[in-house]
Amino acid sequence: MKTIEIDEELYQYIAGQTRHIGEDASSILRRLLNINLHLLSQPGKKNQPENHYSVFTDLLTSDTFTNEKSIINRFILLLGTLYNYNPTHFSIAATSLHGSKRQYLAKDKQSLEISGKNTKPREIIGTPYWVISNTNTARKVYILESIMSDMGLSESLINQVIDIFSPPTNKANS
Amino acid sequence: MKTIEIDEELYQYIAGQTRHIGEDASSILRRLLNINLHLLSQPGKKNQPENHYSVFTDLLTSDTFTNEKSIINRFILLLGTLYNYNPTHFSIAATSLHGSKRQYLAKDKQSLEISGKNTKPREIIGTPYWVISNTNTARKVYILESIMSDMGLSESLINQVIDIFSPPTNKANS
DNA sequence: GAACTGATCGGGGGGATTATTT
DNA sequence: CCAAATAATCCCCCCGATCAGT
Repeated sequence: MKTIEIDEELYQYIAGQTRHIGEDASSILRRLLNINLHLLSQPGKKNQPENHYSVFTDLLTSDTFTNEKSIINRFILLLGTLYNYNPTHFSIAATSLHGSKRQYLAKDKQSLEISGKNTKPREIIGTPYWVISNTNTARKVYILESIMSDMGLSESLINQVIDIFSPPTNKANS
Repeated sequence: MKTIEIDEELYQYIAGQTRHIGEDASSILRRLLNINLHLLSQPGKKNQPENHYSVFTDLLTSDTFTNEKSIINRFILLLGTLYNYNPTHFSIAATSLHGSKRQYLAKDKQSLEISGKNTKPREIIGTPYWVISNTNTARKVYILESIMSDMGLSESLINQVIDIFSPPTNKANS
């Protein structure tokens, strides 16, 4: 159990959504949040193998993601989701990932800055991590691939991500 | 401030939705809940007649809008919403708006291009219109103000918009 | 000369390209 | 010495403040 602080008004609002006497906050919030997002596993029911990937498909089809045209922003959005999907696995994957000189991911800007001459670290919002940003697209995709693979995510999900970052191939011919 | 208890997993999920460093739980939850329900009015005001303006308040608080840091994109997003709110009134307002030489809004790129030397027209997605983009922020705000005023929108809504586009005043002193 | 309007141009970010290392 | 992998320079383009013109 975790404790969080919220303002009085919001508290009243949430309390007002109680469905049965004695219902706890988690239950109410899960119901409210579920309306939008098909949340992560409900307490009881076992999540069948595939469906926990919904976090990713949700992101990839979200407005926030699709409205974002720049590679770097999509890259960071995806890393954030990967972290939140499984912080522990993400950390392990992040630690073992680096170039010959540069460190690609770290919990502080400085580590990245000193590992190269112009790494241009960027914060991964919603996460304690920072990433290198001064790379071409190929390397960004490589970073995503490595992390996802190390986290044990499915081949098909990985390919889906690679596709999204691939150059907007000319649909004309072929 | 009130304290509530929630399970670990739910906590992680919520924390993962943080948008800016140091964001508190109330802020995150309000955003998440607002997406579905246009929540109970923020502190104070009871929902009065005005509510057909919800299109605007929805936009202004939407992720798409708030995630968007650049003036120009917010500008275009807002123009799009104005058009869809009332295409007829928008058109009337658009027609009567221009500088001494430049035309500010038009249904085709060319009209704008030939009305000045470097107008940099931008398409207003979801709309048959284009806008000039080579202006400073003050002029962009002026364009919004004029249109909104001509469309008969409320003073308070107009001011709200102006505020949003105002420079991120230094909160330090004052 | 004051106010308004136009559009040049500097700053900054993104990432392909090129230099460097392995 | 060549190829592959990696680093990081640097060009391009966007934005919009600032300055020039009306």
